[in-house]
Amino acid sequence: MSTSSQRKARGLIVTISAVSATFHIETTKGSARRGCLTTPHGEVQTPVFMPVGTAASVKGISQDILEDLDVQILLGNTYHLYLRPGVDQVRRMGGLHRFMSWPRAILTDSGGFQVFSLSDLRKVSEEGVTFRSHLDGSSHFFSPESAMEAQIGLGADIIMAFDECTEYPADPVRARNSMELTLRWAARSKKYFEEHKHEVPWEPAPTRAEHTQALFGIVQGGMNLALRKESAERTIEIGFPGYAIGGLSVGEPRALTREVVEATLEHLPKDKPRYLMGVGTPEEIVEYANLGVDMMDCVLPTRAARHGLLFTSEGKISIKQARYASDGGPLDSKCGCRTCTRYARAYLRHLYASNEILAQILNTIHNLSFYLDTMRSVRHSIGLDHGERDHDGQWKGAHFLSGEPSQLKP
RNA sequence: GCACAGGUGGGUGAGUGGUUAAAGCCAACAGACUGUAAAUCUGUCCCUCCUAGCGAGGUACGAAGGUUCGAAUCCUUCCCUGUGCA
Repeated sequence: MSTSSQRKARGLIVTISAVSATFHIETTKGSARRGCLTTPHGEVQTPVFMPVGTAASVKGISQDILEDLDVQILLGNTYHLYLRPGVDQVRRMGGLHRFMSWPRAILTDSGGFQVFSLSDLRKVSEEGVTFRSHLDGSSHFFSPESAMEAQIGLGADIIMAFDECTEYPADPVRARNSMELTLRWAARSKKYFEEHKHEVPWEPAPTRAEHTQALFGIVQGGMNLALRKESAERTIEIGFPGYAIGGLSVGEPRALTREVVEATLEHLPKDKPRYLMGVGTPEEIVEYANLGVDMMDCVLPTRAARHGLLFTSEGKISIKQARYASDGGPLDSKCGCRTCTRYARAYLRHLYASNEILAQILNTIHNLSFYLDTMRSVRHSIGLDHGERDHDGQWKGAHFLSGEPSQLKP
């Protein structure tokens, strides 16, 4: 592992001081950045795709395979883990990492997305959100403070401010009110976090002892660019070690998503990690990385896999289609994942059609592998990936392996 | 041979005189999925035609006849299946 000074010696930027996650930007290319986020549970090379493991599990795939796929950071969900198995339960088990046997980094979402996705089951007030549990109908109150308490208890490396994910469409008044609420909640989130951030259920590894949990702020503002700018500026004023763009992928046209992302990125600090929440397709994650997004997460690869939709170097494939019934070729001939190297399309279709659990497993392995490969290619196009420099910090291999970002596989 | 019980669209299975081309489920086929209430959801699913519509014809509830304005539904005969008794 190279040292911080060696990174600087390459003429590239910046170490964010902090008692939280540390973020180095190693190279830039256009707007895209190659960075390294150091957390109490290891480094995260950015731009990064983060698989979603809502209930302490990335559906359809086990942690050992995720490690083999070189997943660096997983998402978990506060709302779902709070309901089941319960934050205290996880804390008693030593925190989320130990509980789910995941040694690498974890980011938890605060439950803000559930304010949107479970809109029929909740009531929002200034103080917080009352959810009616989708599991048993019981009532649960979430506030910025309780969401922080829960996330500290779970012990994720990066935790998210409690926000209101604004629905689409939202008129300007509604979008502003929602944004203002999120800003007030952001300040409350930070205040509580600063007072309690040392109450995590784990001890950081000695080598990373200077790192603690990090709290990221979330920019809202609907699809209104002026509100996005204001939200960004005022969130930055509150001050976080990283910033997320939330409130997208909520049903708006994709062109609009891009417009909002691009406009919002302009107002986010260049030296802090920028996290675009809930995005996207393989094409989109490449596009947004090239715009300067450092972190993304999305349920699409895992959910689509379970529904028979597979992303390949030649585009999307619906493996359930009859045309694959006697297709003896690999799912994606350019993919080296264990699904593609071992099984034929005909077999994958059969597994899907027969409702075999293995279909979900193999499909999930492929889709995640494809996303991670895609992101790796992006990182290569900006600068070398981790593990590719010698002990003395010299780059191994060629520089800028993959050419222009636009030539990346989708 | 006798006695019961049955034969409905690819499968199962509702329907016992009138919006029934025939419920539901399954299968099949197609589509959707973007900080996960998702191993989910939606659509199509007898044939032909078009101005593509809660459109027009045709065919269909074991077979053939019959009753009726009208039959998957009632009657007759026949064929077949299951169970029991001989």
